Amino acid sequence: MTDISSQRLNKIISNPPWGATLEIKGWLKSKRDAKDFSFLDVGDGSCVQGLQVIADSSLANYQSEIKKLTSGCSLRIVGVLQKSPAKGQSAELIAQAISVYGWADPDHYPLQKKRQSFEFLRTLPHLRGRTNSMGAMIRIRSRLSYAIHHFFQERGFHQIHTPVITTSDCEGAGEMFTVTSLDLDQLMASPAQQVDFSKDFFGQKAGLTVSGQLEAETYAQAVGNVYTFGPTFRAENSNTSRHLAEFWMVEPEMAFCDLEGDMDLAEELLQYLVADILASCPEDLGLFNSFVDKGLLARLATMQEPFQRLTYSEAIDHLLASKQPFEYPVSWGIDLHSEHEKYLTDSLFHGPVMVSNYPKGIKPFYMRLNDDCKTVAAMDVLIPGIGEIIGGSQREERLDILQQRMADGGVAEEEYQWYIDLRRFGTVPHAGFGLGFERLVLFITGLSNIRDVIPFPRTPGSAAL
RNA sequence: UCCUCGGUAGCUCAGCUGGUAGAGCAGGUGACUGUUAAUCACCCUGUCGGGGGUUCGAAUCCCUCCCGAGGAGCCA
Repeated sequence: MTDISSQRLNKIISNPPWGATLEIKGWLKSKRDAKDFSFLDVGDGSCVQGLQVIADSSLANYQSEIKKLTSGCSLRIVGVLQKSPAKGQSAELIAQAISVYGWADPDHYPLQKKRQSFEFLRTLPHLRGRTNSMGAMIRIRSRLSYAIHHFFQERGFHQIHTPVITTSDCEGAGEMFTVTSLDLDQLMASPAQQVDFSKDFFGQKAGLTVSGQLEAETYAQAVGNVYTFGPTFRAENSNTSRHLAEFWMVEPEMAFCDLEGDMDLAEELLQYLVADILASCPEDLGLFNSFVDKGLLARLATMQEPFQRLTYSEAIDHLLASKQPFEYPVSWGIDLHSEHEKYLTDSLFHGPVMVSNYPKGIKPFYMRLNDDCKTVAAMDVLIPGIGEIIGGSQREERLDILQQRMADGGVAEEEYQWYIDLRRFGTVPHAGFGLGFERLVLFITGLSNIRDVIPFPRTPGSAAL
């Protein structure tokens, strides 16, 4: 057992060490038996492709074990890598020894070697990662996560670990999950009508974060450019293919930055990430382009063009001029609905669209009031098939105007004293945005349900594992 | 939460206007083949989502609940 290197399949397949004796470890994807030998398709999760292993009857355990192997069995194989004489693969491993780590009883193992629906795989969150498509998804997801950190780090952004448990609500972001250590059984049994959170673990009401933005702003005004990338929670009863109760969000925040700079960063980030995945995961993307969404690569290519930029008012004009029979009538002041966003991205511009300067009435208090006093310096990035993937704004840095906006919106100043302090002491113009990580993975894989781009999706009524 | 469509074998589905179920794949056995979601033959598989109702009789009709999908709202 000397002179053997255990290697992962992606290395072997991309740069085959012809004639070398190799050790591989993985799971059997499928097996085809011939009279005196078997073809084993073995995968180890490192790439889409498996390696074909030739196991012939001279192996000591051929009759006792090899012939009984079924999909899902885990194996260690030592063999010699050769060029394959048949079509379908360039390399194959001529097995010298095969040992079985674990069997997978075919009467009960739910994964089959044929294609299975994403809907069915969703019922097997502990096993679906072994499929080609989920493996490709997770490799792309992992690489995107890495690329996001790389993008920000090489531009001098500092990562801020904003709290998962928080006592401040990011207004307008959605319903919070309450975090408590109170005994709920006892609470329900007591006659008290009101929960006394001063008796709770933190001495006040706390919840899971709906956004790290407000906390990130504090450090943007300390160390310059920052970003957060962490789990985010929304207790909304949303049952759609684009919403999760627990998702990951990327939120950069930049000091001395205005809305233009914010939009520039958003565009640069998305283009960088698409280019990175095209370069680093071509086989995984190829799988999705072939089996999930034939137009995927073409659509990703549209991301390399400059994004269409228009103001909310211009968007409204386009929608009014479209003569489309919208279910929600269009007029200045409405929030854009899905059908409006789809028209802009899919029908009018056929690519990503950035809409800026929304009416102040439909946006939260912290967005910077424009000189027209009617709009705020907000921006959304809309992309084909998904809709809103980024929402951001320049923040209101002027103390008096911020206080006025809070009063208008019925936001209690006492609860945001620290946020107001940032405007009282050395305030600076600053801006940022939130990028929905799973929506990005949806867009880049071409998958259609957000539950298939996160390993363990949490949605209303569902939190398996 | 609302609207629409679904839930039948391990999976994907068929089963028209009521007469208690079937095909492909998977699995098993055998044959055959440098095979590629291999091929051929044979075999096995079901509380027809749960509960209630109508009927002589319900997978099929009605009510209700649960679950899933698509769309909407909310947003990332």
